[in-house]
Amino acid sequence: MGNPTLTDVARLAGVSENTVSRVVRDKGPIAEKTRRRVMDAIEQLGYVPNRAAGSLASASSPIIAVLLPSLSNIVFPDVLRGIHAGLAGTAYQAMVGVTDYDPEKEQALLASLLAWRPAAVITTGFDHTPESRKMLMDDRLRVAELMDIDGQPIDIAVGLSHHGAGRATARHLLARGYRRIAYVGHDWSTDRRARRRYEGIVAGLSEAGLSLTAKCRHDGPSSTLAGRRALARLLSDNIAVDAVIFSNDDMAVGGAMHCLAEGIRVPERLALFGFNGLEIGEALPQPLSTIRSNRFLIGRKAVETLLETRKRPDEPLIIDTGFDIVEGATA
Amino acid sequence: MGNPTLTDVARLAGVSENTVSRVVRDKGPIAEKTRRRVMDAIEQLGYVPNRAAGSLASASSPIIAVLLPSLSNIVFPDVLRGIHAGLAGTAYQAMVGVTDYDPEKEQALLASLLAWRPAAVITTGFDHTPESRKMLMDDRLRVAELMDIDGQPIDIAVGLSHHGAGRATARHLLARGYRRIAYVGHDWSTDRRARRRYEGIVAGLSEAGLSLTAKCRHDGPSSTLAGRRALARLLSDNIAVDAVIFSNDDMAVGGAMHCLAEGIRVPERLALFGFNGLEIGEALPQPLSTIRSNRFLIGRKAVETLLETRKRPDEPLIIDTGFDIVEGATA
DNA sequence: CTGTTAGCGCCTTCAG
DNA sequence: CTGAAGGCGCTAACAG
Repeated sequence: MGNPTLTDVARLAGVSENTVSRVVRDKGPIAEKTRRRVMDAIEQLGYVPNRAAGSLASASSPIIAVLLPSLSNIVFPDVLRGIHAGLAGTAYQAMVGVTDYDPEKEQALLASLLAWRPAAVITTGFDHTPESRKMLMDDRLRVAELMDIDGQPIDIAVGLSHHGAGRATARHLLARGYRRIAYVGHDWSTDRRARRRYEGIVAGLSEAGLSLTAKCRHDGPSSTLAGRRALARLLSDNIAVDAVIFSNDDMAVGGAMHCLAEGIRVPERLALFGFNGLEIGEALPQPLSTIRSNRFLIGRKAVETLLETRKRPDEPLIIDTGFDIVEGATA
Repeated sequence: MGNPTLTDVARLAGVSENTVSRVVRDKGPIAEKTRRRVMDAIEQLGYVPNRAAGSLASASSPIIAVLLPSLSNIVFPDVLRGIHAGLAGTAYQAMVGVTDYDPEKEQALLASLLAWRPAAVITTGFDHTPESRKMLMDDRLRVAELMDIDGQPIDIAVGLSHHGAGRATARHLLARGYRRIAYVGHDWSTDRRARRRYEGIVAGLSEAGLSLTAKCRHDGPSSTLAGRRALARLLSDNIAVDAVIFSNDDMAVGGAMHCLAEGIRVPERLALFGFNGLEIGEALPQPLSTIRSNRFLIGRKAVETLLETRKRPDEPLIIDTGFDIVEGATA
């Protein structure tokens, strides 16, 4: 009945609780002989330290609160993988909340996760309610804002410039000779980063004295089906277009499917360009031209940086994980 | 300095700590007037209860330990979404560990998650080390084993019969007149459920006096690229095949890509069948014929059942979330 | 190198 | 309906 406690171990090993605690935490000098005795007792009893008690006593828990907007979009599981990779081998544990891209929900989750006194909070973007911001201001808390770096981080930001990625996309297509460029996207009211990329595209075109020839936005989250349908809709308007930039790879793959189904020759009649560098893009009959966002790296880098020190840097830190143009066969 | 505590709230509200505690946990009778006073104090101080202290005092934490084999395979983020959906609105929090399909890693993570004294553990499959099994036997712990129901659960199992799904696939293809059926799969040494489906396929064929015409297994995890390449390899042997069953949709989509790239007419010359019912399958030029595994439901159902009562049922419980054949256009 | 002494913040039990 | 007391299991100072 009841899990064995430090006291039980101490009694069995014939030492003080404190010594056991030291052995468990591998802290302070311990005689090898004592250590063995304690370890044996631990083994024998099957002792597992109670983290709640530990957190309470030390006023800090080995928890990293993670707030992600969604798990449906593969991008965030990728980030989460990176976070877990960074955490592996440490005593820290991620505690994840899903905000559904809703700052109010973020705030509620944040409050509830803060109840665990996490060592750090990892969240997404710079969009927080004033209340959330207040909670994140607490100097004892490390905070990482992921995905985007076009903004003022609270503590550290890890990600890429989405504006830059959009601009790079535009320039890439222009360099390839495309001039009648269209945009097919999804709802940005939630996905601000997609909007930033869009703005980057527009900026890139504008620098060449051009603007988007056409655009079509699906009124909902991105998906392959949405991309397929949205491209169909765009083309049904019979506007001459020679390249389409999609808000992301999901949408772009849908677009590619439309072209396959309709026999539209890619890229001769229509070039396609995505964003994210998902694996599915590589497996298309023609590999998708896209931009690789280093999502796994974003997660891992964030964790590594947060765990480096418990103290915030003097100046907010921006870690640019960059992006690469993936030269596929569709643009 | 230091977060406000129950004591601070109590002092400000002019009541005892206990009363505040009752208000916070919404437990026991409280005079509406007192309640308001306490709530005001809480608001004013921005009090957030310390869960570590709560867990310690009540010897139980509102944590659900979740052990998933992977986050790369979209299947598990889907399950996780279900888990989060089931947890939303409760005070419970999921704490996730990723085992990489390794029972030893599962054991290590389990031990470390148990340190939080979770109310329940959600894990995958029936494959655990004896040590893990011992830890999971603890009667104070609710345990759900997900994905598979072909086995003896410790407490509850939530999922589908993979053997049944494989068998249903075989029967479906047979009913459609396919006789020269091949299998394209990935490494099962880790993915036991893929193997169970394979066995179900073989059983289904065998009931009709048939067996697999050919098979090809990619030596690694499933992926679209792997599926594409494995199908190419299988067909290069020039064995007459009229249908291919893939170990899952990722592989099948890759197969579809190969057919598109090579101009192989589907399903006339070659039928394709997957497993999982991923969205990408629907967006293919021809929607993929597959089996829908209800992953989100598995996660949600598991949580709901676990939270129903803190006590294990007298008999291990099996919850069959079923599967449906998705009649696509590829088989 | 090891032991002693106080809590950490909350919940439980028992009285009122 | 509310309060007082005690302790959950561990860690943080100090001593020695």
